[in-house]
Amino acid sequence: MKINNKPNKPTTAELEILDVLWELESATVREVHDVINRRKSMGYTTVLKLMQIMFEKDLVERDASSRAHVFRARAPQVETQKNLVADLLEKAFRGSALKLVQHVLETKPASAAELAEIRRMIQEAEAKNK
Amino acid sequence: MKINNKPNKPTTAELEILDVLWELESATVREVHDVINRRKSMGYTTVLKLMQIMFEKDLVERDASSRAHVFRARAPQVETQKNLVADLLEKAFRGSALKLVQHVLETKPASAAELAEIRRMIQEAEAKNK
DNA sequence: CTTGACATACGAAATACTTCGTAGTAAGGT
DNA sequence: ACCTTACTACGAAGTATTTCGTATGTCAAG
Repeated sequence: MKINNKPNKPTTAELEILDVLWELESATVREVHDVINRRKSMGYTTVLKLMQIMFEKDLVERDASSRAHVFRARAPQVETQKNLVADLLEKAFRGSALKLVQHVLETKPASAAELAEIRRMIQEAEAKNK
Repeated sequence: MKINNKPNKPTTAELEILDVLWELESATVREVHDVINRRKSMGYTTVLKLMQIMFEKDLVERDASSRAHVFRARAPQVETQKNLVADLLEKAFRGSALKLVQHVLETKPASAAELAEIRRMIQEAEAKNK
């Protein structure tokens, strides 16, 4: 018996597909292929194969009742993002959240509204710390 | 002629080695191997091979004048971190810095000092925005 | 000068990732 | 019933990553 408690880290290509699934809630291979091909060229069977692999990895679930199977992401976007961030934090920053945030703010200057939101999150965190 | 303007994205294993080089400033294969083996087991020639590959990729430079070559990271840690963050931001957050920061703060609760520091960075960013 | 310790170079296996072609199947229109 | 079209399954090639064994060279101690 195979118990699956893997954190499930999607690859780059898989992440592109997950992005589409998160946005569309659920979608067929063709729908995913169409959306992806607005950004970049990728063969239909490439997308299909990736989604089959993702199904085996339990990254997506599949409703095979209709001829064109309907897929859906298994984990919510937020959870996957959290894992990816934790990964990067560990791998490249040895756990220093400060440095990571610093780089984000430098790399991609946030709008005033975003800065306000971040400020609010900090206040929350500070309140929790007390 | 081969001009090299690649952003140079190190792999996971390469990043571990770079971490050591950034810390030690410069080091031999043996020194890197020793440090890495405090954390995890990895054969000497594995580290050597990785560092040879990194040399070919221009991730590190090498002084071969002594018998044991002395290596040094080619790019500063900060720059590499910036690239990695930009990558993740693009791949997993479609450029939304806000979400990324939010996850960092949730995943790895910062200390009061760190929060204060982040707050300072935000004020800087806000000042720049005005 | 021989030998042991330690260094680099190189090849190659094992795995993971990305891509797509071909084969076969099912369904709808004519 | 037949053909065209759309779909899944599968195999396989090409590249990247990680790992390490073996070959070989160097140097210094005895």
